[in-house]
Order: sequence, then C-alpha cells, then structure tokens
Amino acid sequence: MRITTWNVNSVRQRLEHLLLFLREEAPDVLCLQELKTTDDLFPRGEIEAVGYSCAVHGQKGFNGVAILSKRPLEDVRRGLPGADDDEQSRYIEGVISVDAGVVRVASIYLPNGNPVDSAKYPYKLAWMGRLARHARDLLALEEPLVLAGDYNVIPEPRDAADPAAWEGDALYLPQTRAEFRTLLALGFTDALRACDEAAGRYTFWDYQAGAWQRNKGIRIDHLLLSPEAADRLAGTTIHKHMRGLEKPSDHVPVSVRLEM
DNA sequence: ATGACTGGCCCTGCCAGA
Repeated sequence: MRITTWNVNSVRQRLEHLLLFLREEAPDVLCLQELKTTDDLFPRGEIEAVGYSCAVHGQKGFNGVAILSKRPLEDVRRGLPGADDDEQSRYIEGVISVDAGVVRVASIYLPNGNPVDSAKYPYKLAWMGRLARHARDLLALEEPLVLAGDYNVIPEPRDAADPAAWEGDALYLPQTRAEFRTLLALGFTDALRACDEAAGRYTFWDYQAGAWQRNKGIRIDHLLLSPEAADRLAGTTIHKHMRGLEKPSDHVPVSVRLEM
C-alpha cells in the first residue's frame, strides 16, 4: 500500500491539484496538513467523489490536518494526549484495515517555531515532547505505524541547499534537530533516508526569491516508520513535479510504499 | 548586491508561514 503526506497550504486553494493527485497517483492513504479551513468548509464531497473517505481536524484560518483513505478509517483520534487546552489543530490519527492486518497512520503538522525568541519556539519544543511521548505509547502496540507530516525540521545539513542560511532558524537549531533524533531513537525509521542517502532531496521550496527556480529547497516533510512498518518498506517517492504546476503549494507530496 | 510570495481574515493592511 502507498501512504502519502502533503502540506497543501490551503485545501480550498489547492483543490484542483489535490483531485489531480488523487486521480493520477491514487495513494491508498493521503495525509494532509495546513488545510486552513474548518471542518464544515472542507471539500468532503469532491474528495469522496473520487473514492476517498475523510477524517478531518480543521481550524479557521490556520493549521488543520486530515487523513484521506480509500478504505474506512477507524479509531480516529484528534489532537495529541496531554494538551486538551491546545486549540491548534495539528494532529490526527486513524487505523486502516488491510488484508495483512492493520496500519495506523498519523497526519502531523509540527509547529514552525519562529521567531525563536518568542513563545512559539518553546511551544514547538513542548509539542515535540508530547509527540514523542505519544509515539512511544503507539510503538508499544507493535503494529505497522506511519507518522507522516510536515515536521518543520531540517534533520541534517544535506537536507538543505544552503545550510548556513538556516543557522539560528527554528527548523534547524541544534535543539530542534536533537528532539527529532530523540523521536527517531525511540525506534522509528526515516523512510526517505532508508531508501536514498543522497543530498538534495527536498520537499519544500519557498515562494520567495526564486527558491524553486534556483532549487534552494529543504527536506522537512517526513514519513517515520515503526519497526513493523519498516520491515515492509518497499520504496519512497518525492512528487517533485507538483511544485512546477500553476499556483502550487510550497510543499510537494512524499510517498512511502509498504508491502502489505 | 538586493529583494523577491502566498493565503486567510477583521475586507485591508496585517499576521502567519519557513
């Protein structure tokens, strides 16, 4: 089965690209981030019409995550445990039954954290701590699990065209990268890196300064696999062509293929 | 060398993104 993550930067602005992607690539599961809309304005009907069910955790104006699936979604959770007062919609999780058993999938929109001298950076670090605690609990289930999303983390220098330009930025600070390594060390596999060690595998190019034309990208959209999912890893794809469309998202979809 | 965009909302400059 194929599972894809994509920060669409407004699902309503990107609806035609989204439907194009679902028709042409037809992943089994698509995790979306930055819906920038509420549940009632989510384009559920158009998406169901091309064969997907939707679990949505929206928010007015900002954030918002969803999971689209060809098969029914069960056990849907909205928001991370331990943050009942957090009004930002950045996490949704569900379970999909397949012939070989079940796969649990989360759509994650990790906080950006800039500017680093504001409350936004401590919020990012606290959020990463909550994610790690929940991820540890999910690993104990010993089932195929994919934590897919926009992590707003540049893991290593090879994940940026110009690493020096990101020094001091919330996406690349040593503490940010250390928190990401702590998450991985719980037992996750970075799917893209397990398949491709090359530098220059980017998933985001800023709208400004001709970043796309000059290939000044970064890799911040990741698919983390539990051991049971990593055992089934068959390949990854960065759908780079989506950045070249008219009025694109600044992120492109990233897919993992699991043998199941 | 410098600056450079896009989307949503309070409908119009401002916040947010990365």
